[in-house]
Amino acid sequence: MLDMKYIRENPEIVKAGIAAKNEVENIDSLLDMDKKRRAVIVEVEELKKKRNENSNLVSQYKKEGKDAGGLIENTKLISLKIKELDAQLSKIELTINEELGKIPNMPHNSTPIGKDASDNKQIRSWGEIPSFDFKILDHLELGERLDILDFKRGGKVTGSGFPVYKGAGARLERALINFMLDWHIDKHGYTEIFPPFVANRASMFGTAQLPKLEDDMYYIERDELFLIPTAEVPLTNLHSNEILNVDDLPIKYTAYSACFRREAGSYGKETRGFLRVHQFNKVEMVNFVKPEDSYDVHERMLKEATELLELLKIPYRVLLLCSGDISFAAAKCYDIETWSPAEDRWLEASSVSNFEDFQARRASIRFKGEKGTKPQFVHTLNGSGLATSRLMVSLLENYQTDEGTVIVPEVLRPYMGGMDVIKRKYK
RNA sequence: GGAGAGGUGGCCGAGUCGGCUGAAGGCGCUCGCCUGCUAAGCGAGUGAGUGGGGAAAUCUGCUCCGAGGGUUCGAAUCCCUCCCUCUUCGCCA
Repeated sequence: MLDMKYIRENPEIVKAGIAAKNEVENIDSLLDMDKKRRAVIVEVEELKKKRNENSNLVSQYKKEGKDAGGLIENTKLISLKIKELDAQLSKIELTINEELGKIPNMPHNSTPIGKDASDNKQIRSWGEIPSFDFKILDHLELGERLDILDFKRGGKVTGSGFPVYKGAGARLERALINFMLDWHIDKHGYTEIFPPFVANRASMFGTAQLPKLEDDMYYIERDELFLIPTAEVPLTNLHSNEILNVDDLPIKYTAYSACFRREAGSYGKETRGFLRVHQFNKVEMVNFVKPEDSYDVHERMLKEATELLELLKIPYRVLLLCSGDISFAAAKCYDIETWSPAEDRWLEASSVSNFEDFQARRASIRFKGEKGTKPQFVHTLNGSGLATSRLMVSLLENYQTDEGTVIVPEVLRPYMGGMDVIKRKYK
């Protein structure tokens, strides 16, 4: 959420920012409402002051045994008027907050202005795109032949887009998750959280999945809860409505969670196998930092995520997203894409975003520094480190052999009971 | 799900028959004094949100005692609804 005061003082910048993000919002009408709001506040507060004075007078009159009847009658009328204005005010504020919630974060000045994914900038790449001297298989075929992935039966149990991992596949998935978590915890000082996988509406608003993405979220109507689309939601909202101590910053959380996305309207292309699923696994990193640190931390988190791919020896590239492709809440975002030999293209495996104070304002996450200074909003950042589904595609495909087996990346072997290759028959 | 207890400032905790209680007291914290050092002691200060005036320092108003509503001239205090925590019964991976 943007600061109303900022919008009031920089309407043109905000309008430009909204346009750069391919969003539409009527700033002028918002400014009108803001003006109206303040006018009503002035009026109602004047009346409240009067009411308070009168009430105190009534008390005084009664003590002195004087008749307060007229005063009470008069104050009754004032209270009536206050009630009316308060109702008007809360209606205005509700509308303002609703509109404010729909305004995207402003792109940072290092975010390139652009329309869509074609305007994203490649920052760097790592690893060789492998060439194979045999006919390669895609992850679906590999998964089926090795009997480690079962998309068909997942469809039977739940529906399409709910993959089943089996045998060495299940263990490999778990190995990936554990390897990544352990790395973040041991090497980068993250605190592990095992969060709830469902979240309430306030939390979903806090991290800005709502209102924009409501149709993409699974919703449990009976309990008014949402399945989390990412651990970012519980992790960030862990500190909602809190004032943190500056000495506690930065706070670094990492968590595994299953992630649920309806992906409404995206059936068709790019949905084969793991390319787009309704449930996938992800290790997430969330940082709460001082505003002046957030862009350095952003770079650090990018490294923390890409480092894993280097350890896994999977080729990747880093994109700096343009304003039109960046998420609603982000000011700046890097995507990390891994190479899929069978698809012959890059697949998004991670997003590392700086939200500045956008989420912090929505969820009211502040910190207090020096004595006498006002609490201010923290900056929040998150990054997948990493999502396993697309990563699994790259892993299986890059590590396949001409025998149809898959070599287990070295760093994962300790997590696989020492297994170094996945063959057809897994016990 | 049933029954009971409770939700007050960073924390603990008081709040009588509704009336200067934004809230006693304590802890913590900050600054100052004192003290070979540490500890103790003494003094002062210490919530947030949102308006208005002012170039600014700052002055001033309103709101907030889980959330929302109601009663009242006036509510942390009374009433209703909801949420959360604890105890207990039931159920259960």
